[in-house]
Amino acid sequence: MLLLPPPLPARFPSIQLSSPITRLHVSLQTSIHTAAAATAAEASISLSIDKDKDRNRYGDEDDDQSDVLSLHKRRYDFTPLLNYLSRSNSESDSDSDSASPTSLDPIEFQLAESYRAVPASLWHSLLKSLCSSSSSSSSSSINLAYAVVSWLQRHNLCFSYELLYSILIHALGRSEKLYEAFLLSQRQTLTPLTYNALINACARNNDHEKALNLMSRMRQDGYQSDFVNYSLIIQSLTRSNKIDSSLLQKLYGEIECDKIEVDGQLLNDIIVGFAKANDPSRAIKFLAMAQAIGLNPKTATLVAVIYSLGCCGRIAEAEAVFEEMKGTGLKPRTRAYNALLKGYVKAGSLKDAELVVSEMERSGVSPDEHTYSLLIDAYANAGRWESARIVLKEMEANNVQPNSFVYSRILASYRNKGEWQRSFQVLREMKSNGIQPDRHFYNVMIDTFGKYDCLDHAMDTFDRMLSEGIKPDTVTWNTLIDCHCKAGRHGRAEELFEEMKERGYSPCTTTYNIMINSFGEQERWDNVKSLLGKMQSQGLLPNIVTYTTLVDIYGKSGRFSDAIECLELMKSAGLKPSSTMYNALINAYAQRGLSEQAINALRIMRADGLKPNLLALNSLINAFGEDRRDVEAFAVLQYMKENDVKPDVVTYTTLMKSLIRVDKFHKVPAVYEEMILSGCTPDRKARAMLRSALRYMKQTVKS
DNA sequence: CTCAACGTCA
Repeated sequence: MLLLPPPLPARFPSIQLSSPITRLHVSLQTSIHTAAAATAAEASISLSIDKDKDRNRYGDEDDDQSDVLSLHKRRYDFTPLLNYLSRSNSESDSDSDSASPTSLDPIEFQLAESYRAVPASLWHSLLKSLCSSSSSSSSSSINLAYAVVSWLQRHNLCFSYELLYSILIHALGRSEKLYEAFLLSQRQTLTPLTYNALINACARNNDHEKALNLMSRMRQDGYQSDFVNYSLIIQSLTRSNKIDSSLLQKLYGEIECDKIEVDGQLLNDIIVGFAKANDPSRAIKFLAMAQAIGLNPKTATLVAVIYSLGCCGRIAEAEAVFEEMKGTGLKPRTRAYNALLKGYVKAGSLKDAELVVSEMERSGVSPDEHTYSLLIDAYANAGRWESARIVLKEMEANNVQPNSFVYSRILASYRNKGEWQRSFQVLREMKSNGIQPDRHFYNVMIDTFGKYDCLDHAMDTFDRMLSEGIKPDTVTWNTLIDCHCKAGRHGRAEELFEEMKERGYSPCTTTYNIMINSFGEQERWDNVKSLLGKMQSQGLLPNIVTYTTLVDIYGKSGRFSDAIECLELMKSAGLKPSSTMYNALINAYAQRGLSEQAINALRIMRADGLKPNLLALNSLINAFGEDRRDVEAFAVLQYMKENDVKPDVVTYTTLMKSLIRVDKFHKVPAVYEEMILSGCTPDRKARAMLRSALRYMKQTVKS
């Protein structure tokens, strides 16, 4: 029952073809997917959905590529239909109503008859091509696609219009036409098919917020989302680095609750998701789950797990996964070695880092840019600049171009070691190697100068950056503004903030945090409030840093009720208070000698499940000290020793201060002594404290 | 493997 192409209606012989239509004509000629689809058009619908899913999972190859397995080559020419529809489309409202087949003109009727035998899969392909055509006239081809659907509906030519709509939405989503997909979806009430298509479209276009919203609306409507959508959403969240563990746990909860099938891909996505969300424990849990049902995770999945373990300092486990990977016959490649290397570099085990690289060499795996920069990081952090430089040379020898990134890492580690003067040398060396510094490098350089109070150098660097045609970004502005604040030049900082906005950069949350801190230090509370309003009207929500800054600045000015209010506000906004935030509060009480309130804040902190760390305890010592309760201050020291919190130079300095506060000068030297015995290196403040105690002692002896 | 900028102690 081979079908001939439908006869071209004689009345449309030579209509001018617009280019997208011509292309469609060509691409549709061989688009029958299977023989079954051709012989049983209606039955093929579910089949073609499944095939779609498979394709989505494993790649993005063009839907309309020829299927070599196709037994029959069928040719349908859709040109007359498309011409007819695009003409009537432009003449009148295309989809005004589709209800009156009786009033059809005979031309249209004849046209419909000629397409009566076209299998559904071919209509689907036609719609997909119309939606994905990327020509400038894309909106008209989308209208055309919609017109095709309406037309099919009018003539009862294709079963399941819901499916056709979802195909349209799906195809639009794949062609980055999310907006059009939404417009289209509004023409129909959402059904599971269209929901799925729309969620799929959002996830593909990295609009995970909309995707998640739709997902929960879908659940509210009593429909189940399919596992492809979960995969796509998790992938999208992972891609954009917006993934966090609790969100992923919630998603998995839904999957479990709805008993949604979890295939290998979804498991891989979940594992990678948890790994990227810095939750290697859960990643490992799911890894074990995959292995228990006989699935072998992909190499990339294992690499992500190794990397996240390394980042958390769980090197032993990272190494175990790495070894396991080798055990299952997978040969680790550069990325896997890099992931492992990252762990050792992070932990500062230079020896192991070197071992990894030499094992790479032994196994014939060539190091790449990342390998070298990690190694350079490791040497630079250890202060071994010469070794870092040798690695640079080695990079060049192995034809791996050292880029600006590597140099900015070197610059950053000089900065962290306090050797900011080296910046010029790094810049010189880099330029002599023919590497042009990029924005990132300049940002680090500005930050370095800013951190060491060289504001002029910082501004010079900024100007130089501009003169080299490198556009600053928000980070550049934030760095500049903040270093002026840190230097106490709040006026200049505010000017820069204004300048930033004048030049068309919109402040981000970090910018607002910096400025809120600045106004807070100046006790300009109205300005603080107006900044908070501005940021929210811009759609930026205060984050944990914002709230901590507020608690800090209000607390330090003695506005405790405002500080507490911020803390409560943050909790009601659904953010979990951090230790840093409680420390800021405890410190605020401590500085005013309000030891009872400090203790109370510590209690609330505990009740929130946070363990007081060294900083909190040091503040508590300060609270007792300032409140002339030196005995309790030393009790805290005792507590620290018993609870595995190692006292530091600040601890002992604060204790000495509390002794001085109650005139027990003679006890100070012993504390200083103990500090040295416990392995703390005295700094300027510690020595100054001892000196002033000695001075007071002399005075009391004299008098 | 996107790196760089913002919050807590003497």
